[in-house]
Amino acid sequence: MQDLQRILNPEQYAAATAGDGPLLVLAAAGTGKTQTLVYRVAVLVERGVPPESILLLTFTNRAAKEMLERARQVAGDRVGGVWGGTFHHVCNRLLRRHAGLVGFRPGFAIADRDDSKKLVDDVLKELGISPKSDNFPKREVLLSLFGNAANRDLPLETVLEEKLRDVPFDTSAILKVHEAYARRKAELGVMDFDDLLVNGLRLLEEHPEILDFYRRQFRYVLVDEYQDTNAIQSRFVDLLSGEHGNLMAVGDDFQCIYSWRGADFRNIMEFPKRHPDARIIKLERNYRSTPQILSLANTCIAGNPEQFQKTLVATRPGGDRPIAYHVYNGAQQAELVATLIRSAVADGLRPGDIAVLYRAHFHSIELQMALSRKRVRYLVTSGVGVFEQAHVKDMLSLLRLAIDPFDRLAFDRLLGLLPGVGPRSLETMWKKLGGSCDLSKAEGRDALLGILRPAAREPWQKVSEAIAAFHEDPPGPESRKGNVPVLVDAFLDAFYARLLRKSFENAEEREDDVREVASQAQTQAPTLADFLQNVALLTNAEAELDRADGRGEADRVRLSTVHQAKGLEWPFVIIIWACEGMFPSSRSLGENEDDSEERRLFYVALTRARSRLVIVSPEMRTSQDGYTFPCQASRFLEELPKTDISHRTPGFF
DNA sequence: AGATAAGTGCTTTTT
DNA sequence: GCACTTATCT
Repeated sequence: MQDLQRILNPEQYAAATAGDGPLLVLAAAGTGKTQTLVYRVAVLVERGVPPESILLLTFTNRAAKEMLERARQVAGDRVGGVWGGTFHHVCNRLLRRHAGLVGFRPGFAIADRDDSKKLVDDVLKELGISPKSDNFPKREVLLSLFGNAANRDLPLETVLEEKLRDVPFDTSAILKVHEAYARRKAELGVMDFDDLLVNGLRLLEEHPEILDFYRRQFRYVLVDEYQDTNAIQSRFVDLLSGEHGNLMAVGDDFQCIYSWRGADFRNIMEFPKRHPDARIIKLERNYRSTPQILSLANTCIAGNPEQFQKTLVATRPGGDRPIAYHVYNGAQQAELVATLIRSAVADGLRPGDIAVLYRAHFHSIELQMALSRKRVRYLVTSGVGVFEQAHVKDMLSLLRLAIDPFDRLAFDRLLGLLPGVGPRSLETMWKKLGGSCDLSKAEGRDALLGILRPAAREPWQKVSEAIAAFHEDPPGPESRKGNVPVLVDAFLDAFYARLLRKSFENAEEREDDVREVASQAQTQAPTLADFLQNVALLTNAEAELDRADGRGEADRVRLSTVHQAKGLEWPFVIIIWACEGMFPSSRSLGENEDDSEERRLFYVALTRARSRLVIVSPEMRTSQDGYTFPCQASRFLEELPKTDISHRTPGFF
């Protein structure tokens, strides 16, 4: 700790050792933001601040874990007591403690996207609305409107006026659906992702004693990636730190890329207004990238309106000039990327030092097939994650229902797997059971068996016995009850393995997934309930990385959307599909001219690279129905000065 | 409830 | 051109 002044530069040092009061750290890309936060935590702990009175809010749970691990290496084991995680995670923790105050039981379930869709479907049916027949928004659109209102803390009416100004939708019907959806969630006692934030904030706003308690507990609130906070998140931290004012916000308005989720970079722009006594520290010295890469990044972002002016100042010596490759089509692009990876590895780079970044998940499908064919090992962190796949969710519903009699979503999913059981019988069964299904007790299990259809009895009998055994298991060495892998084996045995085989051609793989998650559930969290909650709040990237852990993450090239690459860096970065319509995405631009968020996203992509940067831009793309048509190079690529990037056509085709 | 036939719409980004 | 949803029948 004595070397702090040598380890940190003057600005980082000032931020890490700042006194009390609000602090805004404007940390441009690669300027040691994480390092600064790590040392800030360490300094606070060293100064004798009790660890449990420090709250570190980050964008992924993994980021919090890594920062706290590094802080622990500096300041010792006491750091373990620091609260860290995403807003969703922290709100979840608070809500489990005080669920009753917002009208929930502590065991409330979390509805993921699929669950939410299903609930909206139910509601639409109930209200007799069919989105198809009359022009009514589809459930995805409805959910995104609801989410928008929740995250920006606006009445739904306002959002509808703004988003549907010239679309003739029946807004009063949309409002009805919204109400019914909320009512349905309340009936089932589930919260969706937005509810975690909304109710977390309600807890503080509507219960002065709770607010007071946590203000006393969290004397220091640190927020990473502050530019991507939304209205309720910023209110949450302002409220929590309102008394003592020890709020440290770290972020970079250039990197705000989640506006579509309600993030508002005005939160960071107006921080000084909301906290007039705030100290502002700018970190501009970039330790990550070569001057060539930084020069591109600076040019890319310079024209964007409304931003804190910052320029990345290079500290590293010069490197290679970044290269733009103009290729014919996606197939050539995939060939090129595979070749570049091969030669980089031949030059001594590890595959894990290389990342391929793209705007949207589907941009990577063609590349994935090419890499598999060429036996290049890769790790994809975008798209449908392990825990979102049907078979894993089926198995998780078994675990959920085994420990929570009130989890209706799990009940429907699990029992619905049995032969001859559909929505109708689920409804009548649930009613007959009186609104709960306690499988930890013999009466509960028998009651269910009694009302099942004959065809479903035998498989359920076996599962039921396994659940009984699960609950009768004496506490194991880690003082956890029940043996999850044994339970899951019995479930597979009873009927599920057969069902998988009937429905999927890759049934064996899926079965392996199911067993693997079972063993994770057994070992990973302190209790099974904790595990199930964590899983619900885990990002795809985190889930995939956890899976890859110990299986040679370093041996695999990373394939990721730019969004998921946020906060990360690699020695060699390849950006693919740098074409108009793809990056920037035509969907995001819509009719409006404003491409500033897409440009910020491109800026994020550029600044992930440490030493080597390649941007690939195909001239042709293939449409849905198999036609090929020309596409122009991305405006973001064209805007870069020709002196700073060399344009090439690969010669080996 | 589940199988089959006809009908649809068409990949942004994610906690 | 295909995947996914919805309607219809057994």
